[in-house]
Amino acid sequence: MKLAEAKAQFIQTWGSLGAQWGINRTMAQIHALLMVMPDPLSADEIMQELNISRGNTNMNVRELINWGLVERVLVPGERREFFTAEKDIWKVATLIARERKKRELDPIMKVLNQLQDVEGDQKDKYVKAFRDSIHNINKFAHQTDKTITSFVKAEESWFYGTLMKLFK
Amino acid sequence: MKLAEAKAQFIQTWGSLGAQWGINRTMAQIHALLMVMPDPLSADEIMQELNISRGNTNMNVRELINWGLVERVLVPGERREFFTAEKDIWKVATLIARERKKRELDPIMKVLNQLQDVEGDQKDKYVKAFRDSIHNINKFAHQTDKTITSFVKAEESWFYGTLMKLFK
DNA sequence: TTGAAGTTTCAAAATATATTGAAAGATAAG
DNA sequence: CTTATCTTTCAATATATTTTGAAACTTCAA
Repeated sequence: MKLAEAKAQFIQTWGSLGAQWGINRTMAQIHALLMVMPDPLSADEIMQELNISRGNTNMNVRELINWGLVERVLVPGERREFFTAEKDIWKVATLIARERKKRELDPIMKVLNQLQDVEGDQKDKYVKAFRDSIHNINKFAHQTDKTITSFVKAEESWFYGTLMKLFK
Repeated sequence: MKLAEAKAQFIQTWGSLGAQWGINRTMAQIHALLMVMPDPLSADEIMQELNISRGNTNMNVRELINWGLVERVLVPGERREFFTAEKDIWKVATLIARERKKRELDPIMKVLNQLQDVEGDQKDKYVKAFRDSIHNINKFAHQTDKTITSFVKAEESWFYGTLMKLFK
């Protein structure tokens, strides 16, 4: 398989994967493109490669920067901005895990905690069933929260350790 | 907080969580409803509780059954079908993990394996960058695959063990 | 200043996804 | 067989999300 074809297929696969994950397709495609490119790209290059509009490019690059998956790069002597993506896939995974925890797990845990103390007679089977369900889901959520937190922490401290070595 | 209000809030929270995960909102809401109800519900009861149409109910219940999250229940003396949800949240998690692995991870692994052998000179930095990226993502995918498989297996064997005890 | 080069915004249009409801299809009881 | 009850299907409709592109804005160099 030729490089161009392989690249296109990777971008499209990563894009639909993103879509299934509630991440918009273009955002995932830009990320895929930047991951396989050795050098930073400008907004125009991204537009061209993916055949998307300027506005779309701008919006999704900004979102990728918010997630910490893409960085602005200044190329000396160039007026334009360039963009580059995090290429270490483990780091990508922790960045995504952290962001999704913040957006999804944290809010649902807040709600679950409130729902714990629903009024009513424990003898009422509807009240009992509700309480039991919420209690179990809450326990599970706490467990998941801990797991994600330690996953993210582990990666961060590994990264910190590696970074520090550079200055020793 | 009253039960009715708490139930409504749980259903709506679970629903939007599902939506962020690429699961359709109604499907997640039906699942939430059935999780907190002590007894099986009929299609009409689901329609009423969630204010949705018959077709929508039918379609999403069927999908939940496909995922293994909901079961048809026959109530003696009743013509209608009733539905009940898996209430053990760990089991729910493994059912979802298994289904998502099948739908998302397996297909992308297939593509990644094909993309491994892109033609071209290793000295070409574009070829090299592409190969390196795919290689790393592939390694990560295999790791993830193993982790999910053992998670699902562990839950299954735990379940099997528990089930067996009943017959001892 | 001025204007050229680049970036951002956002209302409108396009696209994708979910929902409805009526009609067709099953199934069981009489 | 016929009817009543319940389930499924699917084209039409409604809703939600994404994308466009032109105008407004920013920045830098002359």
